[in-house]
Amino acid sequence: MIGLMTPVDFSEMECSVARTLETIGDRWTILILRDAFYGVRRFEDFRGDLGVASNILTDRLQKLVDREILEKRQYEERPPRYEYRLTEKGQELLPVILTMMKWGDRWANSGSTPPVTLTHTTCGHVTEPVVTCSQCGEELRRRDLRAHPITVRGGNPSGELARAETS
Amino acid sequence: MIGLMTPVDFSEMECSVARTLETIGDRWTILILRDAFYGVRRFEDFRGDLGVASNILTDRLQKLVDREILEKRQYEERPPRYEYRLTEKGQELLPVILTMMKWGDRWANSGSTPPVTLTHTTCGHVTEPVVTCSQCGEELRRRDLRAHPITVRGGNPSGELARAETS
DNA sequence: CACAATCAGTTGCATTTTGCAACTGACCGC
DNA sequence: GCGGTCAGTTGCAAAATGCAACTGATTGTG
Repeated sequence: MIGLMTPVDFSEMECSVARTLETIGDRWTILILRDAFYGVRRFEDFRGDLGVASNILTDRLQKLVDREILEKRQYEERPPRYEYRLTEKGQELLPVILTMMKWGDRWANSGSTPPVTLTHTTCGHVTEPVVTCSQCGEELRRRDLRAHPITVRGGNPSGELARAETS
Repeated sequence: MIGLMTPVDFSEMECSVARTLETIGDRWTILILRDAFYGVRRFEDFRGDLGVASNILTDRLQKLVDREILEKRQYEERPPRYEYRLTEKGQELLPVILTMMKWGDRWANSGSTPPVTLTHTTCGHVTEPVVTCSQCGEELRRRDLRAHPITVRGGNPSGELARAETS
């Protein structure tokens, strides 16, 4: 088996971010998922697009299958050919990918236009993902959020999330 | 210096997700950011809360400072004490953390209630982050998104993002 | 003043993970 | 029967990570 116990077990942390990282907290894994969202399904296509070593790809795909993010299915018997498709659990990682994409467009793109634009077909416009409140629909800003319960050494007991430097 | 060239240079990939990962694509880094959003600012508090080795923490904080996600400032002269605070660039990673948190709540939480709930003070309700279209405000669903331009081997030329298994 | 404690690290070494390149093996088309 | 594709496996080297111990400035306590 491949998945040895990680030296630090993030899954034991009482935090969903840590547990998410336990599942996808790896550069190649996230890039595999990005490709999967773009429609890539086959081993050789992942390998060719990402330039990842095939042993690493084997390992990551296997872990993603174990964690039910991807489903491996044989779509051809002779010769045996497989494809890896997103499960529902995997599909729901799309917001994570979208928010990373948006951040990278703004902050890690050396001033050029975004390499990939998204069109929202239901309204017909080029769109950007905005993270909003499920209750009122307003954009979620850190200063309007309180986290409960959270007991972090040095953390803010008011639940207020940290604000940016205004030096 | 600590930050050696990574063997695979994600930043050269023509993809904002890859470039975002170049900056924060590391388990500890993301957990440091989570703590930073909760208001943690000092070395020993990060170390104590995360249980991370101090050499690793030194390395990650330094990289985050180099990349202008965190700002290091001395807040006390004698004894010298420092704090690490999110810059605006760092603040804008909040959506990534929020979407990870939401996914973890749903898919990696072994059926219990979320360990941390968020309250949206402007509307007064417990909220969940929803990723919506900047143009029409509707929730972004993969089947309503088209990506352009994208040239990935094996990718879907229609731009349609992958759909889940419906086996 | 001596002594323990806090904060912010550094150093050295062992373990683990990762990358790379080469190889396997089933099949297919010509 | 030869080259090409697909989906990997294997072995070895390089890099990242974890761990524990140590440094050094300072501060609070008796």
